[in-house]
Amino acid sequence: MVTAVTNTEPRRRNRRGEGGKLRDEIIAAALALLDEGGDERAVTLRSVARKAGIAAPSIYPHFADQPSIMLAVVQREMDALTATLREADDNAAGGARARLFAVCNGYLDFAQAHPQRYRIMFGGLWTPSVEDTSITDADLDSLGVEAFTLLVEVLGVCVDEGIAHASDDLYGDAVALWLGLHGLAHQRAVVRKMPGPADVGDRLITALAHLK
Amino acid sequence: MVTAVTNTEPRRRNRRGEGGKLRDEIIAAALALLDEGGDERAVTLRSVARKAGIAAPSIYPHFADQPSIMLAVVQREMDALTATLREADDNAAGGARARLFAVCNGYLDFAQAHPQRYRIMFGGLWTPSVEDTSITDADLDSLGVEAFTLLVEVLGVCVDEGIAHASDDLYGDAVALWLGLHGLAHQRAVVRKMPGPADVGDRLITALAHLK
DNA sequence: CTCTCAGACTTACGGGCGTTAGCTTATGTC
DNA sequence: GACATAAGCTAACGCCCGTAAGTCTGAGAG
Repeated sequence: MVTAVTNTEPRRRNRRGEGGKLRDEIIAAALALLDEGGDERAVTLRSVARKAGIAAPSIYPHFADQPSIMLAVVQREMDALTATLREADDNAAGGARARLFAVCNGYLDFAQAHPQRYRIMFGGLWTPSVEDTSITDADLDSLGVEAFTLLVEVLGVCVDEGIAHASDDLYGDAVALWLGLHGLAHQRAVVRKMPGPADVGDRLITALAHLK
Repeated sequence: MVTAVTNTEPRRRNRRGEGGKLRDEIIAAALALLDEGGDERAVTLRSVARKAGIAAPSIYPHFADQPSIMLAVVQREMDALTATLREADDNAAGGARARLFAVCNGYLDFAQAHPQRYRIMFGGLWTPSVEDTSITDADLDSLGVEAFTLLVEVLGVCVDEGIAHASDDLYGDAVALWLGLHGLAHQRAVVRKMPGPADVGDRLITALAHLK
């Protein structure tokens, strides 16, 4: 793994009112570091600055500390995940069952395509030790709600159309379904090669959505 | 969180053939650091040495590098988990269904009781970046097999007794069941407060084991 | 053309880390 | 009691980290 930067040009300074642009570049740099295959520890304040082609202290006007960068990355990726799932949902043809599988498989594919991102989104090291940082509990609680809401909705459609067995607690069923997806997604994002049959994803979905 | 060591006595040196004792003390120190609530990063070579009351280089005769300590900790905890599950299984009265719930709930309880341990056992940061360390793939592959085998066995008994719907792939079903358990266990080990209904665990078990 | 200040940069401090090389000391043997 | 050696220590190297203090500079207003 080469960490060389090779910035030929020293990076043009932003225009006067566009200082905020750097914020996005910092997030992009952190994402790039993650995708390069290292673990979360590779994303330090200094390494991000190197990747972005700026000096380390130049980050401070935009982020209070390193966990804040992580939070911003996660927020951006959560939005990206939500968008991906919505698109998968919209493109699904063939009724509620197809929609459910499209959304769930979209989730699993996301985790497999971007394991490092998935790891920091759900279960990153920065979450538990948030004390004495600038991150609030509200920041964390609001993290995946949009994507989860979509799952609840699609599962609800399955119940309404009689494809899935009804239950007195749709929300709870959706939580259980997500937990199953998360178990598989996380495991795929952590180990090199996941043991078990290839259709484990479909089995999880079928069983946890109570499909008929 | 105070990291002070306050070693009043400078620790008595081990007897002549008992140098190996220190190995266990090192593992115990690493475990203690984990349980103190910090994340995995708190377990450094030097911090472990401090906790064990020895000098940092004294670790080298026992472990090649820091990941090796982690591996030893995980191996010990995997054995502890297996023992816990076996005990839960043995103490379960009331047939196959009770045995299955005892084992599964034992698993979930373990994760909730020792979140930091669970995190490094399944999905610790040290696993993906194992290159250029002294850890082999075989070390990692052999990690949870005993506990998983127990799960397969108990699930098989459920099928044999007609409590669970039969399938052509018992192993695959057990993988799916474990993935569901893992999703819940991991989430509980990562976030402070898990949303969703209290009986989510039972729902997962019932659905994924295909209980009648 | 000049001046201002947003948007950066340079330098530096203190601290933790992993690891190497060489030294000390207690323990059990003879 | 002397001595060999296992068990563990001290000192030191180089690296990377987060962060504070002060400095430069170029875009745009007048």
